[in-house]
Amino acid sequence: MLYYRIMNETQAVSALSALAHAQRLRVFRALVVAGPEGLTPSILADQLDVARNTLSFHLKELAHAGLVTIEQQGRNLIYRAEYSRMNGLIGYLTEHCCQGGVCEVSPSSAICTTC
Amino acid sequence: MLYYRIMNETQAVSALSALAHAQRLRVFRALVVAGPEGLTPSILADQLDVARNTLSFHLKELAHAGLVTIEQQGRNLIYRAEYSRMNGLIGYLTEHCCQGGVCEVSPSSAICTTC
DNA sequence: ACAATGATTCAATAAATGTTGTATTATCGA
DNA sequence: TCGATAATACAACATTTATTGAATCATTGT
Repeated sequence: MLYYRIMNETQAVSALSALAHAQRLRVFRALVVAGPEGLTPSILADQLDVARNTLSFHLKELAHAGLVTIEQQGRNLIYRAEYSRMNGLIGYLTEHCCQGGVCEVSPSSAICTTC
Repeated sequence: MLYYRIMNETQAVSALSALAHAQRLRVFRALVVAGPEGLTPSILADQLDVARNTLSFHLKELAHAGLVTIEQQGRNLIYRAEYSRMNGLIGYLTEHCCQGGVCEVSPSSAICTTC
C-alpha cells in the first residue's frame, strides 16, 4: 500500500533546493500546518512578514518543485502543501536503507497519507 | 518513544542545502544504503566517479550539516549516514501537520530507528 | 467604466555557491 | 627515512541564486 511515488534525482534535488531556504521553508511548513484548507499569499505574507513580490517568487519555486499546488478562487490563489510529493522525497532519501537489512524502510514511513 | 530530536530552522536549512546537490545526494544515499559499516572516500569516489578533492569538499558539507559522521581508521576515514539527523529533518518538515488533525505525525514516521 | 485589491513579472544589482588545479598534511610499508 | 597513498585545504574564476523597486495583469465592487 504505497501512498506516494518515489521520484528521480532531478526531482529530489529540485524539491530539496526549494526547501533549502529559510523563508521558503517557513512558507512550506506554514502550509503543512494549514492542511487541506491551504493559505493565500496575502495571509502568508502577513503571517511571515515577507514582501509580496518576494513571497510570490518563493511560492513559484515551491510550485515548480511540485511541493505546493495552486488553485485560483476569484482574485485569490490558494496554495496547499503537496503531501504526496513530500512523502516521495522522504522515500527517495531513505530508499534501500542499510542494504535492505534491519532498517528497511516500510511504507509506514510516509506521513500525512490521509491528506 | 522518540528516536530523534526535532531540529531548529538553521539546522534544517543546513541539512536541506547539503542534500540539494546531485553529487552530495548520491553520496548521502550511498551511505544510507551502506548502513552502519559506512564507506571510505576512496570507495565513494570510485563508485560515484567523482574527483577526490571535489568529493572531499562535498563530504565536508554533509558532515557540517550533521548528516554524516567521520571516524578515522589508520589513514582511511569512514563516513556514515547519521540516521537520527535525517529523522530529525523529516520530523521538522512534518511537524504539526494539518494543525494536529487527521494527519498528525506519529513517531513511527521516523525511519531507520535501529541504525 | 473605474478605482481598489490580490498577485505576479521584470530587470538590475548583490550575494552565495560550485569547480578546477595545485599544494599540503598525515599515515603506511619497505 | 623515503616513496606512495589517502585525504583535505586553498585560491581564482565561473555560475547560480536572492533581493529590490517599479510595472503589469486580473478580478471585484461601486
